[in-house]
Amino acid sequence: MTPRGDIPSPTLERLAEYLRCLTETDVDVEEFISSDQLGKRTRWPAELVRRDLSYFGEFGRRGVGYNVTLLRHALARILELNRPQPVVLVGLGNLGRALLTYPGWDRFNLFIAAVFDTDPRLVGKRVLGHDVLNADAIPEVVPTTKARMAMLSVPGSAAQEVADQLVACGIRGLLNFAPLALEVPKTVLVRNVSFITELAVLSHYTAQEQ
Amino acid sequence: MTPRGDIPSPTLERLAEYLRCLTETDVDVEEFISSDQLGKRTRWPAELVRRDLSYFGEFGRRGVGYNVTLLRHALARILELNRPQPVVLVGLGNLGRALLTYPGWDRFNLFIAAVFDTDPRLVGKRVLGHDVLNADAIPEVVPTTKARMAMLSVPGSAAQEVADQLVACGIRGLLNFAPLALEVPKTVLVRNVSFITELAVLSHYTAQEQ
DNA sequence: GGTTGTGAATCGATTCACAGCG
DNA sequence: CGCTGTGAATCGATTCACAACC
Repeated sequence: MTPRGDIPSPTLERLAEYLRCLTETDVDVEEFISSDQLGKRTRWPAELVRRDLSYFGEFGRRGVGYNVTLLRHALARILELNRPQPVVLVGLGNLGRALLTYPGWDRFNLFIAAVFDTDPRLVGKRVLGHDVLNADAIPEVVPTTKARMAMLSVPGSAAQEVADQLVACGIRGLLNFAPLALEVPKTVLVRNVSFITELAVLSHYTAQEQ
Repeated sequence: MTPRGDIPSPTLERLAEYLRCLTETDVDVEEFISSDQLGKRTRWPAELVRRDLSYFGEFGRRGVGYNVTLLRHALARILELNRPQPVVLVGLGNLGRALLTYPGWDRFNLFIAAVFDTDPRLVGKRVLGHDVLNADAIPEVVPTTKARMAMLSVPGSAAQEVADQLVACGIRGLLNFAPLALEVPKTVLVRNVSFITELAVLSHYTAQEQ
């Protein structure tokens, strides 16, 4: 899916960062926060913060700033995180475990609704508080979770097949960790996370001779 | 560090993807590959592929395409991956283990030169083929590895402190997995990976009512 | 005074369209 | 004829600069 219309994707990423800042414990001591303070915390320029926040109505108060509670709720609403959102996980290797134990699920109102793997040593067991289901059960189970999003931490060789199954179940957003470009219908949005790509970019920029 | 001059960062990310494609087993059966074929594999438009590849001289042959071997070496050179590059890992939780076992290190000529943690149950042990060192030893050990890059998979509460240590050791590129914005000198480049941010963006785009 | 909200200018990346070459 | 390389046009995001407002 091409992120069409509404809010640009770089802005959405920053909105998520602002939300994370506003769920930190120390932020609630003040009733208001200015674009300048929010910018300092996230390392974005204050004018960009203001531009981002202006995409959805005005609720800053000139001369004062943004009401912290109000802003937090508004951000959660935009990101559709104002009510608990189920997410499905396929692939329970080291990366899958890291995703399960990642802090911040609650904070963002996200939760893992189902965990799948193919390894017979894992299927049927309880791992880190989740029952591991056989990947064969995806078509049956995923629709019952009402999940719109799935995380794919399976080997590259299995990724496309699993993605196809998930899409057939009505999943419309995929977080793909496999090092390949998934083929999905226009209605499905894929976001890729690739450590190696990130390191390759760092490698270029940190080269001695420029 | 602001990625200044030379090649734009989105282009570099795609160059890494092209390189990954060109290290797949089936690609070597043909001597040449066209921008169209490379675009199909990576899902980028062919004209963008050509623009990207044109940032560093011309070595495509009109009417024919790009020599696969030549292109692979050129991409590796741009990304400074034509000789083995040491990378340091700090934090050996589930995410750290996932990074250690991630496939593709060899392919990209990257290797883990040292692994650090603070957990006394891990320090001194051998985990997944690597000796786990005490994080206290960072100032002593990191300079000996000649690493320019480090991966930070520690809890958010420790991230800034560890980053400071690494920077003091001469590390100039950080891959940060902690959910916060690190403060580093202008000469250091940070790239952040945040699963939750990615999911938040997916959450917005997959919302039912648009 | 302090801070937001936003047109206008700028900067940057992608796409178009086609000339140039093998 | 096929495919690359690239100016020019377009599209998109960020920054500037300041008017509006508390």
